[in-house]
Amino acid sequence: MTEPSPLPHPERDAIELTAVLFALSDEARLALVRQLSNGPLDMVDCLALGVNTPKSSRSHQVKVLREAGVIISELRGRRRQLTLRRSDLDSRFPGLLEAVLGA
Amino acid sequence: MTEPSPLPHPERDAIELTAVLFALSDEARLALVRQLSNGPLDMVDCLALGVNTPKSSRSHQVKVLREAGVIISELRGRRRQLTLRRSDLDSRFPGLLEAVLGA
DNA sequence: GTCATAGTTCGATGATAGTCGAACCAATTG
DNA sequence: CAATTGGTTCGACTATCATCGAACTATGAC
Repeated sequence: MTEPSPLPHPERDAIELTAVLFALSDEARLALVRQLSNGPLDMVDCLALGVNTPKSSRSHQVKVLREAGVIISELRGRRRQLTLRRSDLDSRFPGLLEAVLGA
Repeated sequence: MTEPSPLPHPERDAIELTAVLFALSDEARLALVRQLSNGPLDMVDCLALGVNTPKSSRSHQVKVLREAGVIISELRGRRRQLTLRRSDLDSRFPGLLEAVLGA
């Protein structure tokens, strides 16, 4: 069983459109979301955030996506697994994710 | 014939996804776009930007949408008519506008 | 237990974005 | 023509966001 992450995630119904759009309006974060569209990834394996980018910066970008409700960030051992909240986003904003990823 | 506006608009192919998402990530701008989805509107008639909002602030918000390629801003007499660039956006990011407006 | 790994949090700093008054400009009205 | 209307642009200020080092925490490896 995966223990729930201590970091807060918004409930599905609390996800706000403007927050999602803002989170996706950054090249690096958008690249990360594209990577995650192929399945979950450990944070350390996400090269979308830049290879030489310091940990604190990477952590910040992930935080923005998490707080907007775009991804889930779960502790798995000492790593953190990132998962795109595809079904939550699809149910709340149908077609949005597909349109963004398809572009 | 409507004279072309002196203000610059990006070509359809130059419209960038992140710029569009950023432009739509603001409540007031999003509200304006929703209004424009019902057809063109003169800027002075757009109450989505707020009734007491000063001219310079309104102008700024419209500028962000225009520079992102979301709307066209044409001089019509001494008014400025705003039009949603629906077909340009649809052809470049299929389904995006529909998803955003439907949410 | 000790050490390395993976990541968060904090605080400072720099960059970017929003707000608004004031001056300006062009087109319409009278 | 002059006055009004509708809007842009500029500059100053404020607020928000991004970057990054440093300190700290927790897990897994040895």
